[in-house]
Amino acid sequence: MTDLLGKMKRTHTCSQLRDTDIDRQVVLMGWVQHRRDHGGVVFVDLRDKDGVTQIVFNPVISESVHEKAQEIRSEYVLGIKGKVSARPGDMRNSQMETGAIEILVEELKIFSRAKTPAFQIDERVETSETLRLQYRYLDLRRPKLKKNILDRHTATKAIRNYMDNQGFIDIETPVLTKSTPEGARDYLVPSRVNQGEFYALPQSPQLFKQLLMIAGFDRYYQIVKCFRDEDLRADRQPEFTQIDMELSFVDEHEIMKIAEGLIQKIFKDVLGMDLAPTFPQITYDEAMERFGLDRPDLRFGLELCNVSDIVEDAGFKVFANVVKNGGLVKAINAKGCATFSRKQIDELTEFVAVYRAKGLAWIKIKEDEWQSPIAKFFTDAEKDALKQRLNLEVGDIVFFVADQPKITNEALGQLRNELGRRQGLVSDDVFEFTWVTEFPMFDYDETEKRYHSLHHPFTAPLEADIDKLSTAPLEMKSRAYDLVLNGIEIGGGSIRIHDTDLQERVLGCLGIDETEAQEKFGFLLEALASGAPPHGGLAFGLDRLMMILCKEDSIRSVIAFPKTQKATCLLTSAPSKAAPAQLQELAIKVTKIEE
RNA sequence: GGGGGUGUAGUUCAGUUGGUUAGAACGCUUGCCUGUCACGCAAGAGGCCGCGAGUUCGAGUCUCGUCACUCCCGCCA
Repeated sequence: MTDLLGKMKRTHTCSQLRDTDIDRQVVLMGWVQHRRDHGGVVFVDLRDKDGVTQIVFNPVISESVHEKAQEIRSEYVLGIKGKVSARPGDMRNSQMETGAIEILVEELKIFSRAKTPAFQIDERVETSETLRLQYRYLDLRRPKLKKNILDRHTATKAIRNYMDNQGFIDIETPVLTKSTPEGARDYLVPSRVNQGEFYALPQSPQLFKQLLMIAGFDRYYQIVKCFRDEDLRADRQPEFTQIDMELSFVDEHEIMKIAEGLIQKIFKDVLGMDLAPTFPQITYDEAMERFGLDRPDLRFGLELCNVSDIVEDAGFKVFANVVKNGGLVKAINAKGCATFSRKQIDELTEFVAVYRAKGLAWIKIKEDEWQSPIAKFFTDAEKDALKQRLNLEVGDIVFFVADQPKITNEALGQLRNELGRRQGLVSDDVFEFTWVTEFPMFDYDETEKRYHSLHHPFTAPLEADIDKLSTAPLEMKSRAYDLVLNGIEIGGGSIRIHDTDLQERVLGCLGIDETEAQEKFGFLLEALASGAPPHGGLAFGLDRLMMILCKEDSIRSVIAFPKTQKATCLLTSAPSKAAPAQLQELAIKVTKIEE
């Protein structure tokens, strides 16, 4: 063990050496990227986390080392000692950081041999995600994934520096904790010491960070794992990381200011990019009106337009009836897209059907007529009104969705994004932020016949709306805010309720009575009654943020060891069955076992 | 829970109308090569066509089921 490294001590990484280092005696260590054996001379590209350096085995330098180099293969781990040498004039490689030099190897130590890897460690060779997840440690050797992980480190470092400079204290909160109400499905952990009882893994440290405010810690932050046992998506993993913060004695504007500073710092450090000093804000209502979604992509226009008032008496009964039944008819003018083929329109119709829109009406504005299955139903006055409202010009195609407001907005908002993608209006290199503010306090669940918090039950309502709590809860707006980047929600937060009475009234509105409230989070109510400062906070999804920064389509590409869509780990084969003895200790009986 | 996509050498893929011996490239092995840089040249090995049924004289190809991965809806800060 004493001579494991063959008396070698690494002097440089594989990215450091330049022509200013010529004649220097160096020791490098790393993996074999490529071996090029020319019989007389052997070239090896030696790779480590930082880069690649060409090393040369020449019998003129050492016959025995050259002989030993014959057995080198891809992904072997080597240590070499040698002299930095200039490459002959036209042999410089301008594609490589270290392309001006090479190392003439005098000593070679093969630390490890390697099996032929399951896939080539080379970005130009595509590999299925299944295999890449199974051999994640190999995938992590590839440049893009490696860079994503390094960028993520740059980001978390920037976060810690920034938060520290702003006076935030990093405090850890429990992972084995109590189920939080109202949110997603919890991951449960059985307690051996208290048989039949379970911890829940936190969906967020929400209650603890509020308790920390009550404890007086002013400004708290944490980069923290959170857990939700729900179905996965490209941007959803069962465990994910939040940049979590909470502040006392502030309003939402101060919180947003601090959050903007944090995002600016991350973009500066990771991408070297200066963002605008402040981000625009839009209310929830305006976002829904203009974009149909509470997370508008502001990289392009194509805004939605409400035409309900124009079509409510139209001969087209589908539209008229929807309006009469409290629905909404909205339209998008796709400028210059009258060239869309029947097939393209059919595809878009199928696209909106996914969001439960029953149809997609359209009108092509031609030189001499409106080409459309529905144009004949409109009077000249209605056509004029549509033309005015939608700014219709020759060459345009306009799409309509008529349905209940939720469906119309969702379907047309998604269609807007789809049109943006199809027309090439969205670029990875553009970052358009917006705050969305004044979310509704509640929405109404038709199946459960009860109100739900849009954010969470600890969110404060707008001062002016508190009176509506007993009369018109659905009209109440909250002091919640989301930060949206390129149509993706990257974070959200709110001013919290710091008054026990108000908190109890809000819980009452949600159908949580005093007994249930006491049982589930009596400790919070008790704490609120023990001197709670005005406070609020915010949490960013670090994975989503990094996904956008790294221009990836999935958060799996910015997580070192992600899970599959069925929440399994292909590398470790988690989850797996528990041994009978373990189950017995936990007093757990598995009733459904699939062989 | 539901809908779509994919599954063929180690890897990425091709495989015609169902037809007898399943191909290519890269990788791998061996040999040659002193200036390559995804080196080159030559030879070679390598297949449960995801799995299971069915139709058929005959299935990589058609049908049904199933599994895995993936995208989305539902669900979900």
